[in-house]
Amino acid sequence: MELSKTAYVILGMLGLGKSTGYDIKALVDVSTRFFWAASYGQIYPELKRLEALGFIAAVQEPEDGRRRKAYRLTDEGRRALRDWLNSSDELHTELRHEGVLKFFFADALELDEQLALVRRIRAHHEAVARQLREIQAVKEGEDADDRFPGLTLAWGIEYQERLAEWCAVTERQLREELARA
Amino acid sequence: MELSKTAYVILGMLGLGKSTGYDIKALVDVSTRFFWAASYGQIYPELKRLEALGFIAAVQEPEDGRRRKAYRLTDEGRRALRDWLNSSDELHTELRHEGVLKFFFADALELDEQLALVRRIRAHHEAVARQLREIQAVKEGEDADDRFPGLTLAWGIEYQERLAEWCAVTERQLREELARA
DNA sequence: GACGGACCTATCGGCGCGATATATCGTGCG
DNA sequence: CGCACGATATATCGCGCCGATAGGTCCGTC
Repeated sequence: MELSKTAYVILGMLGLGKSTGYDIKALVDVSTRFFWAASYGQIYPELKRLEALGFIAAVQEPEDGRRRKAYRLTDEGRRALRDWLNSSDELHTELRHEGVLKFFFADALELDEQLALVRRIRAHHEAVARQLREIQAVKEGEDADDRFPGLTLAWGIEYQERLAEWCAVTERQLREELARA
Repeated sequence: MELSKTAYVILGMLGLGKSTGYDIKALVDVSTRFFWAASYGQIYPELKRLEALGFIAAVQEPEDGRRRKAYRLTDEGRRALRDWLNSSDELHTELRHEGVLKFFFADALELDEQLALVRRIRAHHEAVARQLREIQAVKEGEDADDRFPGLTLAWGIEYQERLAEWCAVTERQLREELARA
């Protein structure tokens, strides 16, 4: 893999019309963050690297004041982005979920504590779902050229709600056991 | 947070009857890996740290041969584990999903390429689901004292299958669009 | 005219991943 | 009987990334 995944985040964001590192980070924080985070500590060095490689180019900015460095995709950069999107390389996926981790070890708990744990996990997913729905509400007004960012957001909401739903089912079972006891 | 999350993985695994770093790593790789990975580079230093803190204690091994260091939970360690399980601190969750990331940027693709992408994502989740079902089949024989590890595994399988299912739905929509064009 | 907040670039410590080195023991095969 | 190979076990190291923060400029507004 010549480029890091985060490099493709940058290429993709430039493709969506963003131009500065700050701008990219701001969009990441309300979109890809939920399935691919990126920090300034990656973005700025990576911008330089991508420029050196010729995948992006600095745009001439009217030097009227505030220093900022705007970039645009080069043809080569656009090609690299599409090649990655079309590549059949193994997809990198990883999950860190403290709630599931606790669930895994929950035999060490009493039944009522197990129930409380699952409730906390559900509350977490419901909170994230709410947060995503707020983002969706804000985007509502904007007329988007692009369709997939919105579809991805809808996916994220459904994803969180599914997880919450699974918690609800599990809670019901535990509650029944508690009642029988 | 006094202890790292990975420290709790170790405490939890000791609670499930594992005793050496190697043993813990082996179980992690077929269980928590899918929602909380851990490497030797964390496990061994963390074992020392937990011993120094008094949460675990080295077990006397018959020095008959092979050097190995077996540990057991102390009462304090067991308490720390339960406190963590019952704690209402914010649950750490994070996701890295290259497939969803590509989907987010898929406006840069043609319709047929978009369809191929979603198919690849589905194939990925189906492969992971198969892998988990194999693990489940192996565990089938063993009579387990503990119930939650098995429940977590079942959750993982359902999780992967849901994601695959979502892909299938999306594929159908894209195929219809392709047909209309 | 100054103050806060948005904009923009940059860096740094620390942690965790993946790969690998090293060594010993158990087992099965010719 | 011997030895090759896989399993057991501990340990280390570079590299990438996260989160926090520093440092600077511009703009609106009171």
